[in-house]
Amino acid sequence: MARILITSALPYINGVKHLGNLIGSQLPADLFARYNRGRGNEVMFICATDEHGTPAELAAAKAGQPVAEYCAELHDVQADIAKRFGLSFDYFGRSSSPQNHRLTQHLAAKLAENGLIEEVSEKQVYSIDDGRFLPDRYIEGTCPNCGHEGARGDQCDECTKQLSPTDLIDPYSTVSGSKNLEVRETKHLFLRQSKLRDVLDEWISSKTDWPILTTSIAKKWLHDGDGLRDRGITRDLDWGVPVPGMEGKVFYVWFDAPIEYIGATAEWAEANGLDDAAWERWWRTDKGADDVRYVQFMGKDNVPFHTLSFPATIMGSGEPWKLVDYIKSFNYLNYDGGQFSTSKGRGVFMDQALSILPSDYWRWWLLSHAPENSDAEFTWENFQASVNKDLADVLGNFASRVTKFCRSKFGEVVPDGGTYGPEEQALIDTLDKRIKAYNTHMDDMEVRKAASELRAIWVAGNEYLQAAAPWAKFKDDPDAAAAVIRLSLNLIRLYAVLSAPFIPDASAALLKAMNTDDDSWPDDVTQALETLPAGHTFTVPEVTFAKITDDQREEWQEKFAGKRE
RNA sequence: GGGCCUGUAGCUCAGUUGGUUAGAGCAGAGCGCUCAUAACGCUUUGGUCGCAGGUUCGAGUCCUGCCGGGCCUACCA
Repeated sequence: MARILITSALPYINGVKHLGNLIGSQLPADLFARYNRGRGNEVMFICATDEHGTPAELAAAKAGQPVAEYCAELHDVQADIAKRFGLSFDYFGRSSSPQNHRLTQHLAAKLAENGLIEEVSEKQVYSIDDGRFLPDRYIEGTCPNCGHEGARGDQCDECTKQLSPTDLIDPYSTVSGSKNLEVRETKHLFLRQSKLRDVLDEWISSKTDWPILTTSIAKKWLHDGDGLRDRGITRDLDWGVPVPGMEGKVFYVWFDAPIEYIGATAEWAEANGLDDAAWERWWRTDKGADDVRYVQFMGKDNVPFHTLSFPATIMGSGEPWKLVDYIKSFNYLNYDGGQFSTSKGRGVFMDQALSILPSDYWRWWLLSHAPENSDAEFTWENFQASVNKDLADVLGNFASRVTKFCRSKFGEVVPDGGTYGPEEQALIDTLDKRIKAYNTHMDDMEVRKAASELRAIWVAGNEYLQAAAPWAKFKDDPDAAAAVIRLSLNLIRLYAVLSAPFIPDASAALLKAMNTDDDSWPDDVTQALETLPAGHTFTVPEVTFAKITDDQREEWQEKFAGKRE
């Protein structure tokens, strides 16, 4: 039994995430976790809210709440939505947890011991009226290059020129609009990543099986200009993991966030009344994590931190922490010709999605269209067509036609009689081949390919049923029809098991209708199709997937075009 | 500006180390079935593989240039 550690990129705390965020990390991670559990592997699936940083402080201020309270509240909101989306985290932690505080400070101390931390004095813009230092992009003004008035302190969007806040004409704080700014000297800790460049380069180069998206971004950072640069890992903020010995400073959110993968596993142990050994066997190669395979899921914007910064932290600590084995990264999902936009309220957010349709509809569409090779696009037409065809017609209707036919001819019980012949054997051979392909795609995290293979497995059932035509056989040979239906009812159970990673709720409903809790993964198809014996009772399931009507589609199209309160 | 990714049937996408008539699903057309959520099955119409050159016996697949789309470029996270 393999042991698989899975982490999904941490969703940032400042609000409900949209479908693009979901398909970029949490959902494919959940697919992989559910599949591996289904196959009997030992899985630890970890996620958490990323709670530190300037945006969290500002969002809290805007909401008129203390930041700790704000984060606690938003964490619960996100946790609830994640649960309703069927995201099966073993633990959904918080980067503000005491565990993460301890680990972050511990690792920083180790890095310092190893000469990988450097104190640097730099000048930054301080907003007197806001009472805080401002990151470059929270300062705006007129671009000295093109005269654009909304240029940010890091770059002008109009002419794309790289800027520094002091270049701006008439700069002001985007937090308050105040122009009462001054440049102050402040000390910060830098992680000397440059010293680890060769080690990281060699490590990345050895990962020939990683997605190109992952390795190309990492190599760009390693080789661009003077190569991997040192990175500031502290900020002048109140909310965060305090830097020991540096009053008023906390670690940079991108330093502590990945450490929370470990922290959240420690939170899991505590929440379950377990000792440190319970989580260390996932994370310390000297304490049992030797045989763990660690897989990370994330959107492409997160790749540099996971391929370079976090590994630098791990390697630089000199301690035997578990390094990632595989990084699965995703492109972006766009919304109907443009980007999802939190600020403009464009697109569908997780809570809204659940308010109009069950999670399985979203899970199926998103996963079967996962942006693996390039950016993908959500359109309502495509969503409606895919979901209606795949889920309602191909899968849902299969369960419906089989169970209803059985009920009317034999009652709600698996019928006895008849024998299997060449048609059944041909179906079994097809399924055997396709399930093997499905397993392989799932093992490889080829999400779209796995989805299309699963769909082909559903189609095989309809093909068989059409050819076997039990409604015709029943007229002069009821036993022959019984054999077909017995097999088909078992097929429903098999489909529920195989489909569970994609559509867990529907799968559970089908298993319940089939009156079984045997959800063992089919290693032997013939055997799997004998699970429900003659005489086993079942019930006809409710409509598994209702179709999306044209009226609904048009209504939603209108509703989500823009402006979310 | 630099780097990377991408452009294949109306739509969404597969196309392995270059090898015979370029594939799938959806949509369209025809036929069949009537158990079923007007569902299912079978057959079938669609492509000078962004454009132009080049390498090769042979290129969707390799090289060069151009055009279009996207992402990243280190203080948002």
